[in-house]
Formats: sequence, C-alpha cells, structure tokens
Amino acid sequence: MPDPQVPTAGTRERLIAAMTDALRRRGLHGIGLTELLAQAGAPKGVLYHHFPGGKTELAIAAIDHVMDRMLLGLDALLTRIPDPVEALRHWMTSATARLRDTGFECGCPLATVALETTPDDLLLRAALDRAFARMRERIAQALEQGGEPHASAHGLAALIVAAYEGGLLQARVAQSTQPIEQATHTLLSLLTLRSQGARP
Amino acid sequence: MPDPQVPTAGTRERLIAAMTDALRRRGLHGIGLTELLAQAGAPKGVLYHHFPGGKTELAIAAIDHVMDRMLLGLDALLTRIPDPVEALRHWMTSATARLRDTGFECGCPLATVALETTPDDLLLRAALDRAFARMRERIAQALEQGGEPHASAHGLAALIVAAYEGGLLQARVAQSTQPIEQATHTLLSLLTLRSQGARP
DNA sequence: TTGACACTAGACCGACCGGTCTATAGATTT
DNA sequence: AAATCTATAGACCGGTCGGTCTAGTGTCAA
Repeated sequence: MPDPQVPTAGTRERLIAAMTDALRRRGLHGIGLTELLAQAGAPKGVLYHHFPGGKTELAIAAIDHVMDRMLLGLDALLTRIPDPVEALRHWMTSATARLRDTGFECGCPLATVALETTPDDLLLRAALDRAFARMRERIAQALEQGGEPHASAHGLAALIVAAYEGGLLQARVAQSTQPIEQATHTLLSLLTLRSQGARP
Repeated sequence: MPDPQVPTAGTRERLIAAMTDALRRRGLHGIGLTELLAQAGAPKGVLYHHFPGGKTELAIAAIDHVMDRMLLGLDALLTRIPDPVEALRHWMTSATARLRDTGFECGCPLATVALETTPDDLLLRAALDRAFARMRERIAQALEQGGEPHASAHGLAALIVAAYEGGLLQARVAQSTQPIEQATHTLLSLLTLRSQGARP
C-alpha cells in the first residue's frame, strides 16, 4: 500500500503550507479564505472536505505541523552543535535572517494567532499552548543535558522562547534586525557569563 | 476659556479608550467598528469627525496615547524604586496580574497590532516602532543611571522588552502566569547575578 | 457495468466589514 | 435673528467575510 491517497495528501499539504505562510505574514484574521485558497490553488470545497471545521481546524493543523517541523530542525541542530547555547545562537540567527530576507514579513507562525485568540477559542489556544510547551520542553531538556538543574533549565527555556518571540515582534515593526539582535546577543552573553562564573 | 471643547474631548477620549481596550483584547483586525463604537457609546459619524483617517488613525492615536501613559507610569515607578532591576520586577508583576485578573484577555495593546501589520501599513508601523523605541530608550536610560555602560544598557533594554512581550504571549495561550513568571524571574536573576559578579 | 466512495470544483448565501453621506442639534458670532 | 461652525447621529453603500450546497470527476470493489 504505497501512498494510498496521493492527490489528497498533496492538496492537504498545500493547504497547510498556505495557511502556515499566511500565519507567518498576517495572522489568522488577516487572511481571507479566498486569498488563502488562491495561494493553495484549491477551490473552497476542498478545504471543507479535508478540514470540516473550516479555517480554524486548518489553522490548528498548521500549528501542529509547523511545530513538528521546528522540533525536528532543533533536534538536528542540537545533534550538530552539542553546546545548547551555541545551538540556540544558530537558531536565533537563522530566524532573524528569514525575517530580514522576506522584507520583515515572515515571523513566527504561532505568535500572531496567539495574540489574536480569546479565551473562547478553546481548541486553537490548546494547540498553541501545546506547541509552546513542546518548544520550551525541548530547550529545557537540552539545557539539562548540558548540566543545568531541572528548575532553572525550565526557567531559562521560558526566557529564551520569550526573548525570541519578543525580539521578532520588535524587529518586525522596526523593519530592522537590530532589536532582536541586541536581545539575543545580550541573552546569550548572560548565559555564557553565568556558566563561566558557575564552574570555572 | 475653561475647557473650550468639553463634549469633544470626552468623546475623543472615549474612542481612544475603547480602541486601547480592543487592541489589548483582540487586536486591530479582531474588532469591528460597530462593536467598538457601541462600547464607546458613539455613532459612526463621530469617529470620522475626530479621526478622518478612520480605524487606522484612531489606532495610531491609541498607540501614542497608551505609550505616553506607560512611560509616565514607568517614570513614577523609577522615582519610587530607584533600583532599576527592582522597579522592573514591579512592572512585570503588575502586567502579569492584569493579564491574570482579566481572564488572560488584556495583554499589551501594542503587541497584537505589531504582528498584524504588513510593511504596507506605513504609519501604523511607524507609530509602533516609535512606541517600542521610546520604551527601550527609557529603560536603557534608567540602567545607565544605575551605572550600566551605554551599549549594554541598550542591549539589556531590548532583551527586557522582548522577554516581557514574549512572556505575555506565552502566558496568554497557556491561560497561566507560569510562563511569564518563569521568564521574568529568570531574567531578573541573571541581571542580579551579573551585577553581583561584576563589582563585588 | 455499476455502485460506492474520495475528492475536486465553484456558485451561492446571509452577515458583517470599513467607510461615506446627509441631516440635525447646539453653541458662538455677527 | 441670521449665519456659521463644531459635534452628534445613523441610514446607507459596495465589497468581502467564512461557510454551505450541489454538481461533477476519477478510482476503486463487486
């Protein structure tokens, strides 16, 4: 049974890819279904066939999918660069480069939706919470493997994700990489400084 | 000439207040004009009388206004608590409390719009950039007064604002103050640790 | 061959969007 | 009193929103 649903898989994935891109650039409210479907090259019926829950269900699928990919990338990076701080430096640098290279349009696909949601958007918020928690957990795990105690590893992970999101946000409106570069450089310096001071 | 435009001033300010609240809760795309005006208790004509540029112009006015107030509050705080790190701890704590006490609805009124904008939204982005820059500048100034060198004061300011925004974002979707508390606690610990290590 | 099924396709819908326009009320000036 | 101006008030507009519905297409199994 090699690939039983070729056409489906292709369309589904094109929809998810289009939604992911839209979330990066404009957020959930910022994109219209018509525009989204045009970019995916699919008519409306297809969307509601694959995602009966409509726009929201597609967004949730995109969020889950994008976090799968991000964690895969982070895993690969941590394998290549065992020092977690150095790996994170790489991570931040490439996110900054992407933002710059797309004319300050493509940021984090989770952030905008996260701020657009209300407490009523139960499933959406759950998906976002899950995604951020997975990210923090993975970073904390890497830090723990680097010798960091459990509690402070989780504290640092929350700070790292926060600095990353907040840095992207400021850089976006500044149309300049300076704010995020300042923030990440300062953060990573603090981390290096601390580990030097802790066990020299 | 005591208060030459009582009705106007009241209405204008009600509009700005309603927009500020809307930006905190839902962002610019997330609120409709009808709902906004209902909350301000004003008909449509009034909006376009006071803000010919419509929704966007009102949003810009709200952004400028809210940053004026925030800086005033920060100034007062820094007068009351001269140690900038301790003052920032207070600042973060009250922002966290507001988020919690409003059922994780009211975050930063700048953040959502910042992520909703595209590079085409020239005036809006300019207003947001201006606001964030003023905030960073004020924090950097406080740090410099505390003895921090110019460059690292600005790096730290960018990091602090980033951690604040990113922390609020994560807390919002988690429906829990834990992420922002972890992030800010870790950040402030790092700062304290560093200043202790630097000149003991 | 036929029926079932998964998928594609897009016309169509009511609701709501941001924005414009005209009418009016009240205060001020002449 | 007439004219003027600011501010309030809301009916109204075309366009777009997310979502539904019906029709058609290709591929299986029986």
